[in-house]
Formats: sequence, structure tokens, C-alpha cells
Amino acid sequence: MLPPLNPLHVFDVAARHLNFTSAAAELRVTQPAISRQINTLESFLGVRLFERDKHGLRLTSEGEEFQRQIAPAFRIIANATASITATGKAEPLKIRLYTTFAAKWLIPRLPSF
Amino acid sequence: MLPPLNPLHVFDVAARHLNFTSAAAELRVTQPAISRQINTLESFLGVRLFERDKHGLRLTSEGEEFQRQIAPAFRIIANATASITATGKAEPLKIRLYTTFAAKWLIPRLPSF
DNA sequence: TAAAAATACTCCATAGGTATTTTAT
DNA sequence: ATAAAATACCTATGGAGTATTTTTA
Repeated sequence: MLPPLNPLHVFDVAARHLNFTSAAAELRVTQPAISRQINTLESFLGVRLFERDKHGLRLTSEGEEFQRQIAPAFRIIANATASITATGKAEPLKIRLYTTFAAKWLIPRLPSF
Repeated sequence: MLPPLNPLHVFDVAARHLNFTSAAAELRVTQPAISRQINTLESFLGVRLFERDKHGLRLTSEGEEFQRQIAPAFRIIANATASITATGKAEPLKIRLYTTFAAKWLIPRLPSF
């Protein structure tokens, strides 16, 4: 069974920040958005991941272990996405044209390009 | 940069099935839902993941490589979720009661429980 | 009292369903 | 002719914003 994935990602970020407000900044959303995503995940799991008491915000022991386990998953996804996105970006551009056109028009302009 | 995660998960399942209809069954949604999720992912990546030509449905080479890379991420997430969900489920149940009640009512019934 | 988290309310975007069309075997 | 994918259309759910309240250092 998979948990809701967007809340899981938010948790991954928030667990590194230990601060919902700055996690919100990294994800380019607002602080309440983070609060609710975390809540969604905790409700789904039936487990409290963050402790909101004295000492401010900290991970529960379950939260810490969970974070440790899931973090690699997002690194994998990010890497895979970077790879596939990069594919083709470095492909050489192939151009066919008349030799006379190449000589008279293209070659002179190549340097400035 | 992370891709949309729900479409990514749908892709993971569909890539194993090589069949949107049966992937839909596994995910308990309809076939058009799969079709659109895949489309969302392909649009985001700017890469075609499935080939829909003769021979039916097959992964493109990029799709195959991508699937190979991301699949472990979902296994990680599923395992982590199983662990944290299981936490506490095996906790011993603590009961306090009167010794007389224990002797007369509880103990006789324990075997059948 | 200042800074951060939670909550209430509203709005929009994403995701799904049903019906139907297209495509390919 | 059949089976699967794509598309159109509509609906519903989830996610986000703003404003505000609660909490804690």
C-alpha cells in the first residue's frame, strides 16, 4: 500500500527543515499548505510524525525512521527524471544544405552564433 | 525537479502490465484514467514513454530505462509504509483487572481466544 | 511579544467516471 | 469484429491561498 505521494514528498522536505515555514519556501507554497499535507499523511498512516511541543518542532522516533527510509526514494526519482529529461538535449543538430549556401551564407555567420 | 508523483506511480504500474486496461484494474480506476495520467507524465517529461503502434503497447527505450530506474523508489516507499504502519500493531495489550475476575472469568476463556 | 503552527473558509486544479470514438489485430 | 487506447464531457476531490487564531519560546 502506498501513502498519498504528494504529502509524502512534503514530509520529506519538512523533515529536513524541521520547520514548516521554511519547507514551504523551498516548495514554493504557503505554510498552511505544509501543515495540512503533513496532517493528511499522519492521518493516513495513523502515526504522529512530528512532535509539536516544547523545543518547537521535532521528528518523533517513528518520523525519524520513516524519513530515513523514504528519503532515498525521492533521490532516485529526481535522478531518473534528470536523466530522462537530459536525454536528447545533447543530441547533435543535423542539418543538410547546399554546399554553395553553406559557403556563402552559413559559414560566415557561424562564429557569431 | 520531481515529476507529478501520482502519474509517476501510474506509469510504474502500467509499465509492468504493458496494458492500460489491466493496470486500471490493479489501481481500481478506469482505463481512461490511466491513459490521461500517462499523458500527463509524458507531457511533463517531454518524452514519449509508451509506443502505441503495431505490436500493441510497448515501452520506448526511454520508457524502459525510466521504469528500471524509478521502480525501486516505489518499493522503498511501500516497504517504509508497511514498517511504520506495522509499528505498534504488535504492541502488547496491557490489561489491569481484579485477581478474582481474572481467575473466575478471564482465565477459563483465554484458551478459546 | 514575536515567530511558527493550526484552523476556517474559499477557490482552483487535478483526478476520476461515463459515454463514445479511434485504432489495430 | 473485437479489444484496447484515446478523447470529450462532466463531476468530485484534493491542494493551495488569505485571513485569523492558537501556541510556545
